[in-house]
This record gives sequence, structure tokens and C-alpha cells, in this order.
Amino acid sequence: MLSKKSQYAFKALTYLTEKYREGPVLISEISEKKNIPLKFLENILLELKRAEILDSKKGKGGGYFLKKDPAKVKLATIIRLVNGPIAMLPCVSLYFYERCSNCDEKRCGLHEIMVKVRDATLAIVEKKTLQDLADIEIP
Amino acid sequence: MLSKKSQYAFKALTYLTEKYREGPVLISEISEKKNIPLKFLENILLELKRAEILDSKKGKGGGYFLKKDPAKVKLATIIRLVNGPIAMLPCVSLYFYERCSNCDEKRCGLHEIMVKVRDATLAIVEKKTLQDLADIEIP
DNA sequence: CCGAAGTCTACCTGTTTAGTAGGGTAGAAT
DNA sequence: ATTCTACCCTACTAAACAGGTAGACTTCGG
Repeated sequence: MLSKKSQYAFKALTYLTEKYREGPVLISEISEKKNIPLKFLENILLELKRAEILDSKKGKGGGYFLKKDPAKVKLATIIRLVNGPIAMLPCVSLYFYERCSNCDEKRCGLHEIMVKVRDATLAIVEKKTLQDLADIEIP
Repeated sequence: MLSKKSQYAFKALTYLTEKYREGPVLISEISEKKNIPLKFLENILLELKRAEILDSKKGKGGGYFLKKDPAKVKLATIIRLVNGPIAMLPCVSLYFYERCSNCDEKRCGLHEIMVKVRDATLAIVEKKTLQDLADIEIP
């Protein structure tokens, strides 16, 4: 399961995608509209800024905004950043790989199956972008 | 990611699948062969017994064994039992569903995408069984 | 009846999650 | 100069979860 933090991150990013090219958005505005605890959100946005997903502007008229075209930010990137590995096992993860003790990966049935699960998941989250989150929201 | 507990459960079940119809297997044997902390394993096996996956026999010549044909025990069942929800979001889970606050599921882009991820995962883990874990292990 | 096994309850320690509270600093607009 | 805003820091809590451990109890076979 994705953590609450990840869910908040996605909600905030969805909002910022909708406001893309409309200038900076206040943290407090996102917090209110999406019902996210303000201080918690502050930290999440900061983390996304450090990861170059977002950028910000200080002072009056300031706020947060997407640094890149939302159609170019893959969901997989966000999940790995905020939530961690996408794979179900460390020995199957591409970005967080860790060898499995006591197990020959070539002969491990579980390994083989989890590779398939990973690939099926990645096929989706590597293709979908922030733009896909927002598109449906306008009825 | 699957918890250590889930990984241990899968290792133990794989071992028991290999020994299927060979009579009860000692906890201590599984613990040694698969390198699982004994007392922790004890709890895991007990839980699997309560869930009717395993059965046990006390006294001399006792131990644990599969209650059902390993070809009939789906991996999805084990994951849900030991690890919890398979879906990435509560609002997308079939067995642990919870409504999402502040979000119309029909218009939520994230919801739509996570349904696809869930279905892609389930297509695999609902089809694969304990038998599939063991098959590959004999070279 | 004895001893080998599983059964059960409880406990423990550390980490992570999900926040809350508060305050001080820096940069930008007016 | 003032005010608005993000930035950044500390510190705290409360709960849940992870990953175990200890030890007494129960049963069953021989």
C-alpha cells in the first residue's frame, strides 16, 4: 500500500497539474482544497522540490509550481521518491535491489513470479504521467 | 514491499510443498533449512494453521504439513493473509476496501490507474499457486 | 507416565508513520 | 519598510508495525 504521504503527494501534484502555467500556488491553498495537513504538506512539497519535480517562489505572489511538463513526469518516479520500492521483494527491485539470503534467484519460484508482477506494474506506472491524473478530473 | 514475515511464510510454504505427502515436518527443520528464526516461524505457522492453510500434529512424529493440495492454494490468499492488501490504495482494494475522503472515485485519475495496477497484479497472483513456487526449485 | 512436539500468551525493542507546534530566516513585491 | 511567502529547524507525541524472544502449558504417541 502507498503511505498517506504518497497519497497526499499525488493529490497535491494533481492540483498543481491542473494549475500548471497559472503561476505559483500557495501551500495553504493546496492544503485547504485537498484537505492535507499544512505542515505535513510543507515537508512533502519541499521534498518534491529537492527532487526537481517542483519549483517555488518566495514572497508575495509566491508559491509552488511544477518544474517540468506534467506529461513528462512518470508516476513511477513519484512512487519511488516518496514511497520507496515498487517491487514486492528487494531481490526483484530495479532501483532498490538487494540480494536475497539463502536463495538462488535463478531457481526461486517466488522470484520468477515477482518479476512478472513488477513488470506488469511498471508497464502501467512508467507510462502514466501526472497529466493522466488531472485529465479525468474535469467532468 | 512484502514484509519479512511474508517472505518467511513463502519460504516455509515452499519447503512444505516440496515435502507434501511426506508426513509432518518439524518447525525446527524448516527453521534450519530455510534460515528462519525459530520462534518467529512458530508464530507464522500457527497463523497459517488458523487460516486453514496448514495443519499440524503434536507429539513425537508431529510437525506441520499442508492441509490442502498446494496446487489449490493461490499466492494471493497468502499475501492477503500475512501481508495485507494487495492494492496500492485502500479505495482500490477488493478485500480491504475503504472509501477515500474528498475524492470522487469515478473522476479520480489516480483511482483509475491503481485499479489497472491491481488487476495486473491479481492476474498473476490469483493464478499462481504454492505448487508454482516449488516446481522450479528442483534443477 | 514421560517426553517430544505444537500451543498460547505475553512481552520487548526499535523503527516508521503521521502528524502537531512553534519559531526563526531569507527573499520578493508593494 | 512592511508584509507576504517559502524555507528550514527543533522537538514532541501517539500509534502502528516489524521483527523478534521467553516461558509456561497442552497433547499425543509410545
